[in-house]
Amino acid sequence: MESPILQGLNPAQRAAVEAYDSASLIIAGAGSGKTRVLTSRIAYMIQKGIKPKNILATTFTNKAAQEMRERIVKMIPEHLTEGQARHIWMGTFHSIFARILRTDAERIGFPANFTIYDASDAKNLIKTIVKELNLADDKYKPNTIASRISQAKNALVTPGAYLANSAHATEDRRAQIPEFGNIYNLYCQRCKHNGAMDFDDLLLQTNILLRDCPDVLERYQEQFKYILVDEYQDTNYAQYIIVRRLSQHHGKVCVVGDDAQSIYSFRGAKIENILSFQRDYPEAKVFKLEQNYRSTRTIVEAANSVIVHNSRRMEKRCFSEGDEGEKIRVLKAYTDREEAELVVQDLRDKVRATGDAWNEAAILYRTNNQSQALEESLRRRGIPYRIYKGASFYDRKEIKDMLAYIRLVVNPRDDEAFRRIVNYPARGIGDTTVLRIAQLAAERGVSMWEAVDALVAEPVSDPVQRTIVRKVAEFVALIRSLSLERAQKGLYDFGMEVASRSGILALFRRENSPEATSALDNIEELLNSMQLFKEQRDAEIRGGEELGEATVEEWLQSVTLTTDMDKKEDAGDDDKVTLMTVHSAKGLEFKYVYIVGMEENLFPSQRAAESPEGFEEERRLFYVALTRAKCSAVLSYAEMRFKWGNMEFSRPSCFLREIDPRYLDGAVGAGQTPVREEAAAGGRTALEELRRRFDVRYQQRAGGSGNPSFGGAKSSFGGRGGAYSGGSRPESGAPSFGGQGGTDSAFRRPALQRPVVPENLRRLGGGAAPAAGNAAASGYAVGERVEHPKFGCGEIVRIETLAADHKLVVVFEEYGEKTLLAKFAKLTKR
DNA sequence: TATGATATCCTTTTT
DNA sequence: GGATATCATA
Repeated sequence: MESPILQGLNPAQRAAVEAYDSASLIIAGAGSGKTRVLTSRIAYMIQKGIKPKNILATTFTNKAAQEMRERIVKMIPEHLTEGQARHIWMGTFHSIFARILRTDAERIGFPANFTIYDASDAKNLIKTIVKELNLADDKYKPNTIASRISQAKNALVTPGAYLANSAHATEDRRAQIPEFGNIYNLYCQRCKHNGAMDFDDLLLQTNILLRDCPDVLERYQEQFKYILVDEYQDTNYAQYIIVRRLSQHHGKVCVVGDDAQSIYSFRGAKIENILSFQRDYPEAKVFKLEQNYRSTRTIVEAANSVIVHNSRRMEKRCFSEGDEGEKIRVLKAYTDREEAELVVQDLRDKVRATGDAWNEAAILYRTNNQSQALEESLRRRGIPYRIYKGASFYDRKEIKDMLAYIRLVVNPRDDEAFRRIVNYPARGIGDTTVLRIAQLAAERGVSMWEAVDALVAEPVSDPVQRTIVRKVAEFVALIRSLSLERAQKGLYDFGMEVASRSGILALFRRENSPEATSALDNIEELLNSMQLFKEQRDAEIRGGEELGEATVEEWLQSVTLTTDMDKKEDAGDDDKVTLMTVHSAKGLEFKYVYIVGMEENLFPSQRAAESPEGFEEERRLFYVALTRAKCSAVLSYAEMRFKWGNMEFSRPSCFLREIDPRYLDGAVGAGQTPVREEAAAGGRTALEELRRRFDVRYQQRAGGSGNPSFGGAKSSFGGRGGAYSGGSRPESGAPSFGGQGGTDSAFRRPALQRPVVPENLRRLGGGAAPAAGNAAASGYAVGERVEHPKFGCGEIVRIETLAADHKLVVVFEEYGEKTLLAKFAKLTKR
């Protein structure tokens, strides 16, 4: 009799499940039932007698792992209990290999209780090193260094290999960071010394472990008889090699992914991994899941019409047999604020008309900062929403402080944690003292904790020193006592002791501000998570699992590797509109999807569009965004948008034009004469035309009073408060455009003149437009040589006109390329 | 040493 | 514009 697991699968899906015993490449188009196939395949394997513990399955997020586990149990309850499902090695690469490293870290020179450094720990350490090496911190920017280190690690280039390769040195010199290799080297030494690994180390060190310890490698090769990798298109080189090593003998690797949805190259993902899987595993069977069960035909076809513009693709043709569905609409707004208004209105109307819940709708954007305008609009209308942002909870200062205490107790060598809390709450241990401790630690070759621990036992004669030592001794005693608590108390009680004995609790209780209240709430939530963690573990133990009590280390690790994204939605409280970046929307689906900010230099982002690969990735990102929609997709863009505090013009995204017009409701930008043409016809400048249109609209909507949607009470254009200085606000109500109107060149080069002093208004009304909103008005010209008091001599290579100023890009002889604002840069012409 | 003022970066996306 | 880092001041 046929397994019920196979029932209801289409032929391609079924074949992919049945082939569980061979290497497989499953190319899964968007909405093609990928998760179902993956879970079915694992369930099928277990049904066929394969032991859960012999299966390694990596997912992109912890949440995906959790959900998959539950689904598998539901599929074959007679074969698999929840407790047994726990034995499947399922999770992100990071969490799985963190777990493996815990058991074998000592083999590669790390303690079993190693700390996991998050991005900000890494950055702080980099800053310390840059400072110690006396390097110019304006060139050695922590972010740049951090991402370079990350790249190296993801490519499995160790510091030794890095320093040995002269090509790297050459490149670093060109990037004006010749010391990078040393920094990288020191950084790794310091991490090791501190008993710490950063995110990338979890993969790099795993590789080192598997490379250097054949017995360990063999053990895991033996263990992981079957390896499944979800979202294979977004794996990096380090992950690729781990999979290769582990599968070396049996070769039973199953990867699932969609090359069209590879969107994480910025963190090292290699689309090549999926593109060349067949070359790497020649015996692999290939399955293509091309039928989309999620979206309407319109959406699937529209998405296809976009993605065909990419050159590097795997052959496949996604189709839907669903309804044709509604056409994709494009909303055009004047400003980002108005865009938010239009989108939120449309969303509200949609939800009301259909009677659907709010959580059927999502608003997606390219960058997190676009959420602000949307949030405002949603709030104003009282629409419930939920916003997904990275790891916001764990980014909170009070949480990081709490964690630092706990980390130091778990691993006293964690210098980053030490630095963070040695004087927090303030206990009179100043920067100088900390510096001295660091020096002492370096001299003795020990960690800062070990240094102070020894120090307080030593006799001190100097009375000034003595007071300092006394203060430090108190800190030592505090951490000591917390260590004791940890040994004696449960997880939650220990957390409570940390909060109270450290003085953090008292600090916030004393203060009666909203911030303090929220800090207390967050700390409470943190403690709750400890309790929850313990209870979950207790339940597993009751379920017959042979596990110890939940430990602080385990909790700590789960906390560092979990983001807000992984949290399960609070039951009953989830009828909310979702706001998130397109990246975070990967793998999700919504009935109604709004994609905002469809503009050049935003989506596609300027940076990415600089290279063909980057540009294609943006297109894939757009593909991901579109294919999230089940029923309808609405795209929007604004003609101007706040950027860096300036209002800038933008043009509709090229991706809008790539959508086959058949699937669009009207042409892009239809229904409105382009501003420039209408301006010319009316004898106005383009800026004036925009203003005129705005006035008309504003009067229609607001009846001439109240706040215009763009600008609001505080003029968007005014920006700084001084915009209206020296005179009363114009009576007309609408914020005014800049005095000096641009010629249409101002539209090609997105820019808006600064507003708005009253005398300029008169000229605006007069219709005789003053010329030159262009680069010439900056008083500089491309090619001109200038001198800067700090940067020395250089040449202007580009001028951009901004609302209020001109942005000059100057290449200095000694300092390289700098972007300066004409108004502020003290340049003299040479 | 704590606070407030001023500089500086930022805007890609996240395990 | 806004968040964060660094600096100046009491």
